[in-house]
Amino acid sequence: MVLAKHLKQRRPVTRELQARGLRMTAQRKVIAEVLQKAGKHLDAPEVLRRARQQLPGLHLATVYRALESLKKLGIIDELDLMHFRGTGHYYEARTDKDHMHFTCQRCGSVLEIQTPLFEKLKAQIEGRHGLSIRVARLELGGICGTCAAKKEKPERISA
Amino acid sequence: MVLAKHLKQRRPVTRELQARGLRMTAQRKVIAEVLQKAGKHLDAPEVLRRARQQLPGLHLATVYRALESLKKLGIIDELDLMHFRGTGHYYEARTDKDHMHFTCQRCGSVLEIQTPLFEKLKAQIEGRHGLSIRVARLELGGICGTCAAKKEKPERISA
DNA sequence: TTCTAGTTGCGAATAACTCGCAACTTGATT
DNA sequence: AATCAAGTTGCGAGTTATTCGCAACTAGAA
Ligand SMILES: [Mn+2]
Ligand SMILES: [Mn+2]
Ligand SMILES: [Zn+2]
Ligand SMILES: [Zn+2]
Repeated sequence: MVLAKHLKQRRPVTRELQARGLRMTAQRKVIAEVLQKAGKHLDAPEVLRRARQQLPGLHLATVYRALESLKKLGIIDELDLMHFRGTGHYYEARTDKDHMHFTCQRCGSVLEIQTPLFEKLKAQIEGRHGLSIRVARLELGGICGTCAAKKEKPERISA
Repeated sequence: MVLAKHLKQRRPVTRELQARGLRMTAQRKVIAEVLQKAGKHLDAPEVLRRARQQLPGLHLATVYRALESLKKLGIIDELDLMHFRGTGHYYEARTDKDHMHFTCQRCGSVLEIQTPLFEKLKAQIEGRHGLSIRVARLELGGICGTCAAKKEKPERISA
């Protein structure tokens, strides 16, 4: 019988934690699962809302603390999606190949993009500069195809 | 006689502003110059500090408003630099070819990187997905060569 | 010069996190 | 199973980062 894919990573997570002297708590487990099931792009308050279905007493401060450790462990990644709404950040579970994010600055839609060129680029940088990359975030902003088709006049900038 | 390079862009800035119904004010001009001269990575309070040498009465709120318009005009770019210190943002004047930023998560040093592969990647994405890119931000985090050489044990994660 | 829409300085208000600490777990050890 | 040091959490109170409302003040078109 096949495990649900969001469960696959649980063991490694625990090991990674232990290797660093950290503990696998119910909170961290639930928060990691929330992100793995969501598939994508939740901000901290939304993570809290969802995790509270399992842990009613969960506090926002704990969410931030968990996001921080999961980030450092490379379990999740942080995004800002061009800060299309507000100045906060979003989180998503990391997948095997990492992908890029394009945010349409007119309609706010987010497109996830993959290409081997990205891996190639990272490898090239590591080689040339003698450094090792643990996180790679490529965020793009612009006008999506749909919005471009609507051929509206250039929007006015507020303030 | 050659113009200082931070002055080169001034005319286009004014035009871009006017094209959008915006005005070239002393504040915006000074703030843009501060970023062009700084070369890189100032946060809002630091922009304020520097701009105040020219405009003593300048207010932080105005700095944020100016950063917002300059960003929308494509004059400056916003960065997270892996949020190595705090959750705020950094700003830098945009240059002709855009570059990537690598932040060492051990020592905090920031490395600016360029490669034609980045332009190629952007072009490929625009072509494949029928969208137009106005901002491209590639932020990397990891361990720099210098830190790797020091061969320390994997740092403990706080909290 | 005039006039109007865009801007700014202020201070107050939010939004987005972060901390201090006592109470509570985790998981290693006996 | 019981013990216990070290790691964590819930709270509430900070702090930092950014945004707003509004009256006074320009920029720049006419
Ligand atoms: Mn994604
Ligand atoms: Mn950000
Ligand atoms: Zn769109
Ligand atoms: Zn370093």
